[in-house]
Amino acid sequence: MKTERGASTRQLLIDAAVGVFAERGYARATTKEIAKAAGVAEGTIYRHFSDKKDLFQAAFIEKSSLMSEEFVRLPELAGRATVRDNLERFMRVIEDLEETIAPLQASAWSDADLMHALAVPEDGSGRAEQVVSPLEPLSLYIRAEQELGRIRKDADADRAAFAIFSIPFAAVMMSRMTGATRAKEGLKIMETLDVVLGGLLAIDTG
Amino acid sequence: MKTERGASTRQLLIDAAVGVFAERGYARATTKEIAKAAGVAEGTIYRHFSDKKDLFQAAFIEKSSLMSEEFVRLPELAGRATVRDNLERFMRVIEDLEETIAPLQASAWSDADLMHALAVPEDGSGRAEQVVSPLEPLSLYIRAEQELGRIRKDADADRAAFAIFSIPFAAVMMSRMTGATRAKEGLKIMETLDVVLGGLLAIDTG
Amino acid sequence: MKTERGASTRQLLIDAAVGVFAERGYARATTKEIAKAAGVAEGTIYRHFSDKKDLFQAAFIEKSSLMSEEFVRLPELAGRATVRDNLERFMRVIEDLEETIAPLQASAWSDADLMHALAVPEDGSGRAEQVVSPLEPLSLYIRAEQELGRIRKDADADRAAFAIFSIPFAAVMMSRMTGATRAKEGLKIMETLDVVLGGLLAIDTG
Amino acid sequence: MKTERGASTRQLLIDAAVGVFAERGYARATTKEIAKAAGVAEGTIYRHFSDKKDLFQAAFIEKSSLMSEEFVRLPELAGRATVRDNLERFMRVIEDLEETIAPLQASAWSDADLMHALAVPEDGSGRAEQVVSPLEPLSLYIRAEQELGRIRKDADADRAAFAIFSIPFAAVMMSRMTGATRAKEGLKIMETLDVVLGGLLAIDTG
DNA sequence: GATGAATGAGTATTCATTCAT
DNA sequence: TATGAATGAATACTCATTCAT
Repeated sequence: MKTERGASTRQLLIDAAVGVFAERGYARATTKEIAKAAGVAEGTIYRHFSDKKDLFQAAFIEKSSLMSEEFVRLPELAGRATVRDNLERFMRVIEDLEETIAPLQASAWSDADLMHALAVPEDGSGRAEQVVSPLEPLSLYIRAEQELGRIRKDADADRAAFAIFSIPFAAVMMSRMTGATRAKEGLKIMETLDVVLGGLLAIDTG
Repeated sequence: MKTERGASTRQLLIDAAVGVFAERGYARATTKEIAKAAGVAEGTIYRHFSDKKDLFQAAFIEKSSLMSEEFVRLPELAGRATVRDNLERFMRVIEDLEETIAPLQASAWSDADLMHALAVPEDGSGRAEQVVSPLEPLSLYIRAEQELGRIRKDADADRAAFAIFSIPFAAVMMSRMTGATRAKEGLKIMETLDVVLGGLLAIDTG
Repeated sequence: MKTERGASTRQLLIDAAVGVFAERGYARATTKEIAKAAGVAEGTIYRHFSDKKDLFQAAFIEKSSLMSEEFVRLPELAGRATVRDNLERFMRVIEDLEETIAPLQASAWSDADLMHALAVPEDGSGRAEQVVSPLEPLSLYIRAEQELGRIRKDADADRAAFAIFSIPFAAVMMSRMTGATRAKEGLKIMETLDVVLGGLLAIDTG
Repeated sequence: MKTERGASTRQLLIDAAVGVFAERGYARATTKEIAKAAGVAEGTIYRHFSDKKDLFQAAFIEKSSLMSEEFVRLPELAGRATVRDNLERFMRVIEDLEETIAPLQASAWSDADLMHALAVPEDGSGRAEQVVSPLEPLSLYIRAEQELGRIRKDADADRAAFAIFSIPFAAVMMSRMTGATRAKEGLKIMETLDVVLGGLLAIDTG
C-alpha cells in the first residue's frame, strides 16, 4: 500500500485478526467477522492480504516479533541478581509469549498448509527469521551462567532450557485446555522452578 | 444400543472419528470423511449421535478412558526398579497419551461450545469423571517414593509432578506445532529428565 | 449416482445447464440459476458434477453426441439421388448441429481451461471420441462421390469439405452475431451451394 | 477529450481493452487488467467511459473502423492481376479482420445488453454505421469482375461473396474453438479457394 | 484529470443435517 | 437400522464502481 490510509487499514486488520483468530480459531474465524471487527468492508481484506492464510500469517508474525525483541536481550542477565530471579523472569516472559501466541498456533493446529506457512513465509522476506524460538536465548543464558559457575557445568544446557521452558508452556496450554481463565496462579510457577533447580533425587550419601 | 449391529457401528464410528478428528482437527474433519473411514453412510452417523459435536465428545471420552486405565496403575511402580526408569515409563505414557489426546483437545481449543462439551458431557452420565488428569497418578507416585526415601522429601510433589509432566507434554505439542513428524527423538527426553533429577544450581560449598 | 432418482436429477441438471449456458454464456451462467431452472437446490449440482466446468462439459457432450449418430451415417448417401440433394442434406444437418452447439462453444470461447476440457474430457472415458467433427463424414462422402465420378477428381476432398461446411457454419454464426433470429432464410444456403458446385471462374476457352 | 493528455489516455485504454477483451472475453476481462495494460489506474477508466460496457463498445467500434478503411478500397482491385490473387487478398484481410473482431463479437455473444450496445451505440453518433460488413466490398468486387468477364456471370454475386467469406471466417472460428494456435496453415486457404473457383461437379459431357 | 483504497453485492463451492426409500 | 440424495445456509474470494485526496 502506498498511502498512510492503506497502512493504517492494514494494521487495523491485523489487530482485528489477532483477536478473532485467537478467539475462534483459524477455521471458525470468518473474513466477515474480521472485517467487521476492523471496521472495514470484507473486500478490503484482499487489498492488503492475498488470502485468509496470508492475513493469519501476518497476524502471527506481528505478535511473535513484538515479543522477540524483549526476548533476545534476556541472556544479558547472566551474572546479575540471582539465577532463580533471572529464570523467573524468563518464565514470566515465556508465559506472556505463549499466552499471546499459543491461541494462534493452536488455531492453526490441524491445517497442514497453515503450519507450513508459519514456518516458511511465502514472500521470502525473511521476516520469520525475526521470530526467535524461546529456547535459544534461554539456552544461551544457561551456558553463560555455567561459565560463571552459577549453574552446574555437568547439566546439558539445551535440555535444561527445554525443562525450564516446558513449565510455563505447559501451564499456559493446560489452563486454556481446561478452560481455566486464571490457572496460572494455581500452577505456582516458582515452586515448580524450585523443583528443577534443586533436583529430585535424594542425595544418598552424606 | 440395543443390537450387536448397532453397537458395533457406533464403535466403528467412534474409532473413525478419533482418527479423523486428530488428523484434521474438529473444524476440518467432515462427517463425510468420518463416515467413509467407518465404512458407513453419512446419514448413519445421526442414528448414533445427535450431531457432530456429540460424536466428537464420544470420541474424546473414549480415548481418554482407554489411557486412564493404564495410567492409574503406574503409581504401583513405587519402590521397584529405579526412580529414573519409573519416571521414564511415566513420561513415555504421557507422551503417548498426549499424542492421541492433544490433537483432539487442540481441535476444540477455540470452540467455546466444544470446550464445554468436554467438561460436562450432555448425558450427565458422569463418564467424564473417569478422565483422570495425568498429573494425579504421577503426583501419587512421587509421594510414594518420597515415603520410601528415593525422592527428596523437601520437594513439592505436585510441583515436581508438573515439572516432569511438562517435558513430554511440551515435546509433543512443540513437535506438532513445528510440524516435525519425529521431533521426539531430537528432544532427548531422558537427558531432559536427568536435568530435573539432578537439579540445576551449582552446589556452592564443598 | 446409484438410484434412479439420482440419475434423473442429473439429467434435469444437464438439460437446465444446456439452456442456461446457451442463453447466458459460461461466465454469466450462475450455478444458482441452473439449479433453479432444474428445480433443485444449488448444492445438488455438486452431488452430480465436480464443478461448474464439469457440468458444462457434460452438457456439451450430451448435445454433441445426439447429433453425431445421425451424422456418421450420412456418407452412405454416396451414389444415391443427386450430389446437390445430398450436400443439401449435409448442410442442413450441419446447420442444426451448429445451432445447438455453437452457443455452448461460444460461451466457452475465452476460457482456456474450458476449451481444453471440451477437447479432452477429464474422466478419460473416451466419451469425447463420440463427438465427430462434421468435416470427416463430409470428406468421406466427397471422396466416395469422386470414386463414382459424380464429383471432380481433381478437387481436394478435404478442402472441398471445408468449403461446404463453412457455409452453414458461417451462416449460423453470423446470424447469432448480428442478433438475427431467422437469418437462415435470407442466407439462401442452396444458392450459395450452387456457386461452389458450379465454380466461379469464367471458362476462358470456347 | 479536451487535452492531449486526456485524449491519449483514452486511446491507451481503448488499445489495451481491445487486447484484453479479445484474449479473455468480455466477462473474464477485468477492469484491473485493462487499466494495468494501459498503464493507468483503475479509476481512470471511469473518467473516459461510463462503464465497462461503454469501454467494450468503444474498443469494438475502433477495431471495426480501422479494418473498414482498408476493406472499402479492395473492390478497386477488379481487373488487375488475377481473380485468384485478388480473392486471396480478400481472404487474408477477412482472416485478419475476424481474428481481431471475432473474439470481441464472440465475447459479447450471449450478453443481450452487450449485443444491443454493438448494434446501437449509446452516443447516437452513428459511428457504428461506419462498420461495413465484409460481405459488401467482396460482393462489389465480384460484380465488377463479372462485368469484366473474369467471373462467371451466371453466379449469384452475393452468394458467391458469402461462400468466399465463409472460408476464412470458419477457419478463424474453428481454430479458436479447437484451441489451435496456428490452425490457419493447416487449413490451406488457397487450396480451399481453388475448390470454389473450379467448382465441384464433374462436367459430364464433352 | 488521475489515483488507488475502499466498497459490497455477487459467485462457486462446502458440508452438517434431513428424510424418503 | 441403514442409506445416500437432497438441502440450503454459510464462506472465501472477485471485481465493477465510487470517491476522497
